[in-house]
Amino acid sequence: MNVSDMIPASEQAAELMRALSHPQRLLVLCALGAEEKSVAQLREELGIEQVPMSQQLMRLRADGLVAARREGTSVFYRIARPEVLDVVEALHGAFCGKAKA
Amino acid sequence: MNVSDMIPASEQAAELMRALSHPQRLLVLCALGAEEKSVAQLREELGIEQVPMSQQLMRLRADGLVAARREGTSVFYRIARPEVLDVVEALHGAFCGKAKA
DNA sequence: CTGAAACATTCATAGTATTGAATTTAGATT
DNA sequence: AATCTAAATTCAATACTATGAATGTTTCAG
Repeated sequence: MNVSDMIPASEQAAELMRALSHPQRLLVLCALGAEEKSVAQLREELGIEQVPMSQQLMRLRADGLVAARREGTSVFYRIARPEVLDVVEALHGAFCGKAKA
Repeated sequence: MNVSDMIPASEQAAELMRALSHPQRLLVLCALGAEEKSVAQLREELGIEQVPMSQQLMRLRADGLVAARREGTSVFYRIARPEVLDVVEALHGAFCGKAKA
């Protein structure tokens, strides 16, 4: 890992960290890791109320980390930048024991 | 990677993301990855002024991510929680090409 | 003790983020 | 059209973060 490589990237990388710096957003990305899910599914799985959930999803969408697809009255979200999962997995390893998968 | 594992850890993990959500802090951790360094060394390597550097180091120390050791008038910092480096490396991979080391 | 070097701290201000409450839009159903 | 459900938006209050300017502390040299 090279520091001088990181210097020009540090601004963008820090932005990503800011996007991940909320428990609910982190959990959403974690839950979307494997497969796309509807807002309702995410709410049930994570126990998050409607308004906050929508707010966090909007933020993640604005930051380009997730993408949405509508199907009837439901909206399905999916990860838009897979490399984000590497970071989430590193966190999982750090906080939930070292299993990498 | 398991979502229910992450639910109780999400608060702590988000805190870590907040700690990393500043370009200078990110670079400091990156630069301390391999070895401990003095404040002066860090300043020179990263091109950061005295006060901001001290402020970021204080913040990282308050968050428990680095530890300090004094030697004469110099203070040397080192990574206090190695698992942080996994996250930094994931970032490096995401933003600087896929090399993991 | 005095001064210089290396770090740390304080303070004020401006910018961002979080949260809850209320409201609104979009699509489906009757 | 009326209405129900799912999701999105707005708004206001509060709290957090970043930044620069000024100042304080610790250690060593003389």
